[in-house]
Amino acid sequence: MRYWLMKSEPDEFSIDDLARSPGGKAPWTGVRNYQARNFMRDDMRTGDGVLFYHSSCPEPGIAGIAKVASPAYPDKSQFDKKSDYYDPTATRAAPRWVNVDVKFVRKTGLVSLAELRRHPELAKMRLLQRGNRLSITPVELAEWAFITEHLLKRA
DNA sequence: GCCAACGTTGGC
DNA sequence: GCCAACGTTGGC
Repeated sequence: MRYWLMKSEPDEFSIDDLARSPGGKAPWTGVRNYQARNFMRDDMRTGDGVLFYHSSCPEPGIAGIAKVASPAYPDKSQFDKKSDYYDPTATRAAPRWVNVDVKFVRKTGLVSLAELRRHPELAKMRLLQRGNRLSITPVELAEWAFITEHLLKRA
């Protein structure tokens, strides 16, 4: 069992959107970065814990908890010419991009990026490292435990 | 809107 | 394979 932090722009897909999805489940489409793709393809397992992070918004931070709900499979949006995520170099025989399904667990009070940075226990979090832009990052068990037990409690 | 940081592309 | 140019991310 591993833990992950997954970023989404709430204007595009928020924790509330996930909660409202059928069965609380939705495909995590649109990842177009190889490192993030490889995490989904190689390292994610059904049941892994996910910190749902809102990015590129007035108050970026962790907004809820979800879990990985499927293995990785080809991302349909790469074949869809009308999609922003269309990739002309991808074919059905050789798909380039994959996604997992993610299932809603619970919404929490927002734990802002600024607050995350205040805790020395989290200083090594991949999310907080200088220059990090990855939309999917691994979270260590100790970091997950600290965040879920101390920071998300009030949710 | 700015800009730092990083990824990707493509000429050579 | 190098590396300059360009594009993207995402906080501020």
